[in-house]
Amino acid sequence: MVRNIDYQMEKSQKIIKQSDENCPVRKSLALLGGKWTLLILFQINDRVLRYGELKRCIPDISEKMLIQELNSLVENKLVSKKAYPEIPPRVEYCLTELGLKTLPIADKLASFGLQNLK
Amino acid sequence: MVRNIDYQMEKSQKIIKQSDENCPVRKSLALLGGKWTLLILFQINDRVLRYGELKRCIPDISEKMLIQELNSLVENKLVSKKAYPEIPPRVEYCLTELGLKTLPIADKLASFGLQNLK
DNA sequence: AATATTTCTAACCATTAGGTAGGTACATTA
DNA sequence: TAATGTACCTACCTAATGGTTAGAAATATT
Repeated sequence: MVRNIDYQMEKSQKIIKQSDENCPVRKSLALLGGKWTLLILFQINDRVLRYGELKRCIPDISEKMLIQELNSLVENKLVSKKAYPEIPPRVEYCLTELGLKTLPIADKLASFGLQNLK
Repeated sequence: MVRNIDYQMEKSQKIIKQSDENCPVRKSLALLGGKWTLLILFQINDRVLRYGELKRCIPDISEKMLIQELNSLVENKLVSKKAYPEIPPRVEYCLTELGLKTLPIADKLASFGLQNLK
């Protein structure tokens, strides 16, 4: 059983290992693979957005999915949330350090879509 | 209604548009967002693999999911399939031009996982 | 008093994704 | 005769995802 091996991916010499449950691609996908996850992270980006603003940024998502995703993103430490004790409520979301590191993935998805999908 | 707008993502000045159904991130996700899709593409990589070899590369996937995914990848022109008229059967899969273009996305997922997920 | 605002929850249902178990075909091998 | 190997396919089931609707909570505005 192969484990704790170096996953190395250089353009010139690529070494591909068996993708068991430790595979970094699988682990990333488990965290980021949802229908809306990367899109939400991409929309927040380097901004600080209120819930309602974010909702307007992604008009097709249902409110339920949006808060559900946000809650799990906060839980997974990709997004941080700041709630002001006001009425009506005001809540701001922004990416954590870890969340910011997912942006290159979304960028690749975006450029792939732009260049190859109509 | 904003449409046909330039989705531009440069590090220095990022312009983020409303993510409606034309959003390139969403379109890419629709094509590549499944649990196994990017992993299969990543495993095939620049190789030519038989069905059984690929299955051994991803030990946790069920046979049903593997052929189901492969069929839809072939349909979506990300993978090409060559079947030899032999008994027992022999079928080879490799990435198309388009499929090869998804590898940078998988690479980003891999490096994110390597660097940030235990 | 009634209404609007904003974020978020709960209940319910429909759809989809994914998994299990079994089977098929046919030549070769034992 | 029977088992083996390869690449599938099918039926069935469960779990995950996602959508709709309703509503709570508290203050400001009308």
